[in-house]
Amino acid sequence: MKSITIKQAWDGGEKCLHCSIRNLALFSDLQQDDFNLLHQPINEYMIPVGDELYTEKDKAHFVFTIRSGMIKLVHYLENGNYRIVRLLRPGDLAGIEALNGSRYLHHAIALQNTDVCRIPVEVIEQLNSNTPHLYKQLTASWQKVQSDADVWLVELTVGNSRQRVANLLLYLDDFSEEGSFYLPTREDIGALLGITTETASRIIAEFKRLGFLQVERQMAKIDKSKF
Amino acid sequence: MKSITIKQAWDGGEKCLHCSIRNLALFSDLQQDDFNLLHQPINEYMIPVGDELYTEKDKAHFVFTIRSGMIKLVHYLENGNYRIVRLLRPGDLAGIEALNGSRYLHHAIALQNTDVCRIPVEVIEQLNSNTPHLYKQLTASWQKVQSDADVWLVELTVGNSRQRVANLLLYLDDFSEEGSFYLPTREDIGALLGITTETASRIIAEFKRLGFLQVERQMAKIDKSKF
DNA sequence: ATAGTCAATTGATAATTATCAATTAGTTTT
DNA sequence: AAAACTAATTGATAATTATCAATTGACTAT
Repeated sequence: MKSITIKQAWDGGEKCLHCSIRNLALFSDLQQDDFNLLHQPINEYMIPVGDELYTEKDKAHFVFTIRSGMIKLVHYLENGNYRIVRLLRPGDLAGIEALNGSRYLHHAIALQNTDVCRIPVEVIEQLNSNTPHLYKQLTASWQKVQSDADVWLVELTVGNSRQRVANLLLYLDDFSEEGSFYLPTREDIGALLGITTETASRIIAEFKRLGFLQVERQMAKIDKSKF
Repeated sequence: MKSITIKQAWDGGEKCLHCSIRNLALFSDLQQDDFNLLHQPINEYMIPVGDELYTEKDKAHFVFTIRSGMIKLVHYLENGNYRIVRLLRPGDLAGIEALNGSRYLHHAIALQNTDVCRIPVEVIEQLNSNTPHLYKQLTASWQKVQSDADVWLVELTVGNSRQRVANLLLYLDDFSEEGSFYLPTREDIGALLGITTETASRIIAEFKRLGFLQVERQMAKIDKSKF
């Protein structure tokens, strides 16, 4: 197991203030002064492909913001199979259930090398009781979790396998600006859509044959007009 | 269209204080004094079967607590079909996305006659900025939305139709204390599980034949040991 | 470069589910 | 109670997907 690397140590919020994804994330409304309230470090880490950010039923002490890469939230079934419950991309929050004092609800595993900022729960509680600037973003974050879950349910569980794979590809394509995106393994595609690995593979192969999809290494481009 | 009936007019929070489902709902941590902060009425309504509590894309001004009955959250597809995204039961909050200033994300339709309390968003914002007692319940509510969505995804989209119907029946059975529960129409079961009405009907009929399930009117009992 | 390993693909077949069509049961209206 | 609806059930068949098995391709570590 590769070890999680600290990428950037805490500098007292200076970096948070100028963070490039700040407007996507939790702290976008905070003012200069608010950062002086932070008494615990917010460190930045790199999670290598395949590593766990956290494990289901761990005591949840931290919320994470995703800065780059992709995280899958996984739930293991009794029969050894697994279901991917959601994908998290830059700007999303992981482990938001920590705010509730509960344990983590999923396994969070990096699909790509992923940079995250690790925020202690106490920091959020501290901020929330001392400035009015966090509440709105917090509500917005929860709401995003809800609407993501709904979109997921509606787009990825409706229609036959071919339609679901097509919807997944469009969803993944939305993630990335550069026109190409990380294509999960066929097993993960199966776990995302509730179909078998073989069915996922057949459909992806078919899309490639038809020229709807080009894959190189694990990166994919789609021809949106074909879907 | 039947009209929504006001069941109980606002009495300044007296009723909230002694509400029997208070410990399930949003206001469980509030103190006597906190209720004096409420300057807008929280009324109680009865929504008859089939009526809409709210409509997708309506401006969201109210959050609702479900006191009795059952609500389905529905998303209509382009092809005229629909998908039920979640079921809400007593103690659940409906329309929590109102707190975010957004529009409602679903159609909320009563499956049974349903009693709700209608809480203006301003009341929640008012309380939240004047007492520390609401924040925790609010976070807990959001978290419940998340974990409900996950349970839904894991239990109702995994396995073949028979397993999914069985899981749904177990899920519905959990709802009710009296050992019998409202059984949705076959069409709604289909929309809940992403299967056709006919498949839902075949499986329900089979369960009845096998003695796993008894149905009278729309109320059902199951023999849990058979699943 | 080569062997070894794991992921992806493909084939053949069985099982499941959708679709179309008809019939039966249950409710509501007259 | 009879008529009119609507929901539920069932049948026959086509389409989709899972399952089991084998092969091919891609990548890693010597």
